[in-house]
Amino acid sequence: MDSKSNKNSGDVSKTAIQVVERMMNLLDCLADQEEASSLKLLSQKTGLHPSTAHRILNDMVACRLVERGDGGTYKLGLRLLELGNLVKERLSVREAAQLPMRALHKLTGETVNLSVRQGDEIVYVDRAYSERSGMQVVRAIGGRAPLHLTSVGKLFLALDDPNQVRAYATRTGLAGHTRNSITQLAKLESELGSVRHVGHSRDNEELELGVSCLAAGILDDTGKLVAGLSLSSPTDRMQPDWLKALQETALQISKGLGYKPQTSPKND
Amino acid sequence: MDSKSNKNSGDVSKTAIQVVERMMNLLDCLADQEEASSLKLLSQKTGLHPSTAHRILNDMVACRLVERGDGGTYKLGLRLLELGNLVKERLSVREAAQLPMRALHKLTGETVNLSVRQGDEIVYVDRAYSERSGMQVVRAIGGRAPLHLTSVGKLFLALDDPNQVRAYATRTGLAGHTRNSITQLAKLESELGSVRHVGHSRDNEELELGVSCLAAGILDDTGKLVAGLSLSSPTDRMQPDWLKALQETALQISKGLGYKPQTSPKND
DNA sequence: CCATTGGATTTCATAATACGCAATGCTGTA
DNA sequence: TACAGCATTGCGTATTATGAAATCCAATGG
Repeated sequence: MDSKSNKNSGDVSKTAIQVVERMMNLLDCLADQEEASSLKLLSQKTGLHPSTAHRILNDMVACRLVERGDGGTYKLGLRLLELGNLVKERLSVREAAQLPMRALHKLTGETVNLSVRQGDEIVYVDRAYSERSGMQVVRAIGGRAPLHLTSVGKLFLALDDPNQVRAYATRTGLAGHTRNSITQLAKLESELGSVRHVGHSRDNEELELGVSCLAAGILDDTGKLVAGLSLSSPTDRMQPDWLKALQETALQISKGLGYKPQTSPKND
Repeated sequence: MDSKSNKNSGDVSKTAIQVVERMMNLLDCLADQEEASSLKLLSQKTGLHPSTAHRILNDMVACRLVERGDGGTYKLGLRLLELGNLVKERLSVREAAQLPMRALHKLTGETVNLSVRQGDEIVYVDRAYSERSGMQVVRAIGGRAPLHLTSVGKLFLALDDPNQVRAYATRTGLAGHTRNSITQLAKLESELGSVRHVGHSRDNEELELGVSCLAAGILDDTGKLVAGLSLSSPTDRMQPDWLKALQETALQISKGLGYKPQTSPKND
């Protein structure tokens, strides 16, 4: 089981073709350095012969994966931005969520919802559920519900600034659906504060009596909240330990959209 | 047919290392296809032996430049999004504008300004000028000026929606600096309409008597207006044919920020 | 102003490398 | 069940990328 030792800092899985691995090592170095790097620095960091590094870099420049800076230096090229934008355009939350949602549904046996914000409402975009789960589906896919009565809606509201929340309250009147609904601004504000604090949200039979929800946010590559993942079930069946699974699933989906954990959340 | 014909749409300049060129051809194919591509399709499009294409793609998957889709298909990978974001973070308008601005200044002999919007004002970010150009510099770098009195300011206002423009007018009162200043909303609105129509803007001694400006927008990779490039000179020295040069310079800078001409402009 | 130095770039013979043929696996279909 | 079509793997070989050394170029200092 002898293997060639990898001297590079950024660990790249073993590739069959050496040049590919070397290219990636060079890209990694360029990605690590904020400033443009000299050939010497790059060849030292990657352990490549200067001549070899130069040739590879030269070709990458021809492909615009890399650009030349001032004085024989190299930096990441614009083609990467173009390709990155393509990737982003083609990414769809629904697609990225598909499998993780099924897995979460399998684990819990309850309905898993994916929803996004649209103005003052959230829209159900996708769902994982069983026909015979013993619970009727509350809203159809494409259906809507007010922000302040849903777990996912609260996630979005929690990132609005106080003025916007107040505006939302006066605009909508905070109409309630059940005796548990939050219909007063003060109560809503404290609820949102708590959501911000714990990082997830709940719906305690506020939209429909007997039905509770638990939600976690889905963030894109810029850390922006783009959707919410919620687990809904009859209140008496709700298990406390589902929270962790829900959060892990949401994180997994976020990663599928290019989210990097260290990024701080924001709502544009 | 002949042996090594390049059938791919995106033609890549000849590189010294074959694998690099082949990698790029594969990436180009993946970029062209909206949907995930099969190995067969890719090997046909690139003219590569399936086995070769497979090996290269496999390595790219290991580097996350490429991802596997359902059923042995390939699509662009998330690493491209990560690298693209890095590129974007590191791009600075000022940097990209440096050389083109100098060139434009050399061509015209007049002062060239780079400015960005900050709330209700534009801020001068950089400048190319000669000491002995015979014209005093109007504003220092870092200096500010109202949107409606400057050519670049008009570019930004022209992309705001009518409500925002009206709000700006009432908020600022549209104070004038010279007898040419636009101080009435109706006049401003028609001016902005004209700006939208022709794609550039002017300042006809509205900020300072005797000084005229001509401005064109600088757009980023998403087509968003991020800055304005303006040419300012004593009114009697202003040459009509400078407009084209200014626009070309602005476009060149935009391209340096990843802008692709087919993208349609937008303001956030 | 020229000499010197350090790095980027180019050249070229050579051996390691990636190649593509052919064989195998896998999956969905008639 | 057999077939068909495609993805995947093993392997000997020729092509390919390699790296030592030579060259070029720019900046520094005498």
